[in-house]
Amino acid sequence: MSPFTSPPDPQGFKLQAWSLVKQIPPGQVATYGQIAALIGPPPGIEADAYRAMGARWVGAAMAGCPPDVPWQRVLNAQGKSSLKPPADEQQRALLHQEGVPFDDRGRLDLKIYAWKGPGQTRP
DNA sequence: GTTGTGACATCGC
DNA sequence: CGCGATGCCACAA
Repeated sequence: MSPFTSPPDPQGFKLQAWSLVKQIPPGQVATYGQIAALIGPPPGIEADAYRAMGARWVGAAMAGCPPDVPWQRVLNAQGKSSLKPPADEQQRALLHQEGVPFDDRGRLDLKIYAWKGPGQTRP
């Protein structure tokens, strides 16, 4: 499918993405695909197509996120920063500051630090 | 009006 | 297990 499409409601999608990212606790991380999956495919979008596009939509949302959104806790499926250097160093520094260590390859173990999803921060 | 370029995930070598 | 190719649209200069 087309990777650079836009969601039916780009604004609403961004708001949902930000809302979820804000719920990621310190010391944990989520992937773009994870956030997209939590939001769920919009009506008329097939699941497999959404899997490919949704992640980029989340990325676009992070590109224009407000300052209160912990964008650094969102990584790609490889457990690495998807930003171009030297911006990725900033992301790694912020995460390391939260107690999330990266290995020598600039990668972390998603199995350990992966966010379990919303619910634990819910009253 | 044209051109360049994107906060990704997945499959095949 | 790492790297390259695939997808082919929207939007700012």
